[in-house]
Amino acid sequence: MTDQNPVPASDDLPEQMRVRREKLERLRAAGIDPYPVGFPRTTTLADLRAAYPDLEADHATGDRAGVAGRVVLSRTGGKLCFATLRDGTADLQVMLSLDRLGAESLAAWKSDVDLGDHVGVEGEVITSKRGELSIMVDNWAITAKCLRPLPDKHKGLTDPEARVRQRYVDLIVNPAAREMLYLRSKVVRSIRRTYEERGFTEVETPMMQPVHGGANARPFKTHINAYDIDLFMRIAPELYLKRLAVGGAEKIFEINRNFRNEGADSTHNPEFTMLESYEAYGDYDTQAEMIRATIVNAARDALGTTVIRGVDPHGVEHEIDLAEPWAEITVYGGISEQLGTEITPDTTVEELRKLADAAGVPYEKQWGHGQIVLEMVERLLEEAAVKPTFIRDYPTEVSPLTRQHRSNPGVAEKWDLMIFGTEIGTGYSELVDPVEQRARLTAQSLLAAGGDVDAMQLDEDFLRALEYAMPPTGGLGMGVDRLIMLLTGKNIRETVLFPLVKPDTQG
RNA sequence: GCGCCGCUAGCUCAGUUGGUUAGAGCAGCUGACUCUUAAUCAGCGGGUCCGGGGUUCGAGUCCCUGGCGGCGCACCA
Repeated sequence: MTDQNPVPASDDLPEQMRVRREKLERLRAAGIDPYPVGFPRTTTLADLRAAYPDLEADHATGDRAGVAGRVVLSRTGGKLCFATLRDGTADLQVMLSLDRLGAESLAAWKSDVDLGDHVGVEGEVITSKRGELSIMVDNWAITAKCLRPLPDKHKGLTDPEARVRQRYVDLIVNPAAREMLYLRSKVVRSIRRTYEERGFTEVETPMMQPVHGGANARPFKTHINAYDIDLFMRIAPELYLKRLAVGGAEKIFEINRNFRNEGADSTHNPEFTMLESYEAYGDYDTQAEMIRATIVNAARDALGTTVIRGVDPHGVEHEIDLAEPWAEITVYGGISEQLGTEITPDTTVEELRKLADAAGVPYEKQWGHGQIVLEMVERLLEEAAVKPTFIRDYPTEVSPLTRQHRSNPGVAEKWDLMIFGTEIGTGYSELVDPVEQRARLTAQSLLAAGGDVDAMQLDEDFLRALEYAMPPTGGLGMGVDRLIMLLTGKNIRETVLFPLVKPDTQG
């Protein structure tokens, strides 16, 4: 359950919260600050553990240390108490004995310190008789009193709703949640390293845009009071990054949030983190190599291995090695093979419908050639792409920002990268012909006028920029959340620290 | 958006065909214990059974309705 309401009158508090508040008042009345300004910490718990890797049992080092952390386990005895502290780096046992502390201090520990409190202790580094590295405490202080009880010390929080709504509690008690926080950081750092080593420059472009574009998706709308106009939260950074490419920024990348006003489920959060990059004089082949390097490096940097496990859309588990060569198939070649009948960009809609019917691929009456082919890709090729697979050369009519293929009319130089049957990223040889680009975007906005809410708006300033000439360019986009899901096998609500949840309306 | 399932103590969960005073473990409180590490032992407290309405002599349980969540489908390249 969650509790977003102000704390009710103390009479109405659950017993355990009431008891903790009473302890707080008792401390204050005794002149003890339950939230002091600090504590003289001499080492983190991980550093201390690393400094004493192999002590024998029942050993006193004579070394002194000051550590601080949250009490996550407590075992009190008559004259000897044990507690486990957790800081941002590790857990460590502390011991409090009558001999060292005296009756008053030991009694205060037992009566004042609760599970969840932050405490600082100073004492000698020892091992217990059972060999556990510990601090034998000579002085201690509460550094921050915890007013709410912790979840079950073994099972923690298991309710996925509670874990997301109260991520701070999840992070306190669930090691996997903490690991995910650091793993995500490692992945993002690794991506930056890969790009920076190749001479790319990181840029930031607008997330609030007067005209949204660069993808087919429903935007969030917002409003700026100063100008009294509506703005859109970006669905993609593409059109701004291309303005930079026009301006002469040859190798650029951006890692930032996109916002799409669509469903939220185990693979979609309304805001998600996207990598996009553009490289002058690159094309979709150089971009394929770039995304491969990015993903392989991320796996090595974050996991220490390129071997990952995951489940395909049918729930079958697979183990793959990302370091092996990645597959490449073409849209028309792959579909033709699956259908047993050759199709090309010239295949008529009537023929495609017959083939789709035969293969059990659903389509809608108003769909043209490109959309039916896209559906065939999804049904026939994507789910089967368990090992990393580039699906290449998409129908031009459904790739409005992509350059026509250099030798194969009717298709565009675009790939989608599939792993475990899920799309991880996409890459293009970018369309830089301003006349062609205007014609395609105009066609899109006509669709918009016809009621296609996902169709792009016409971004006149973007088209003007292209008219200044953008060099031949390759670009790619990759969902960072998707990559982390791929590497960890977790769903998006675990890889994102605070996925969007509906407000809790209880009370 | 549609369907199925769930919501009981701070946490994790039981709760029979509708039937006395809704239970357990952890956590809490009181006491015992100088080597525990899922510590142990004795005792004691703790409930808006998600909200609202209904059926019934009687509802945690059945019906209607609302909220939130999970899963599946659809949407979403």
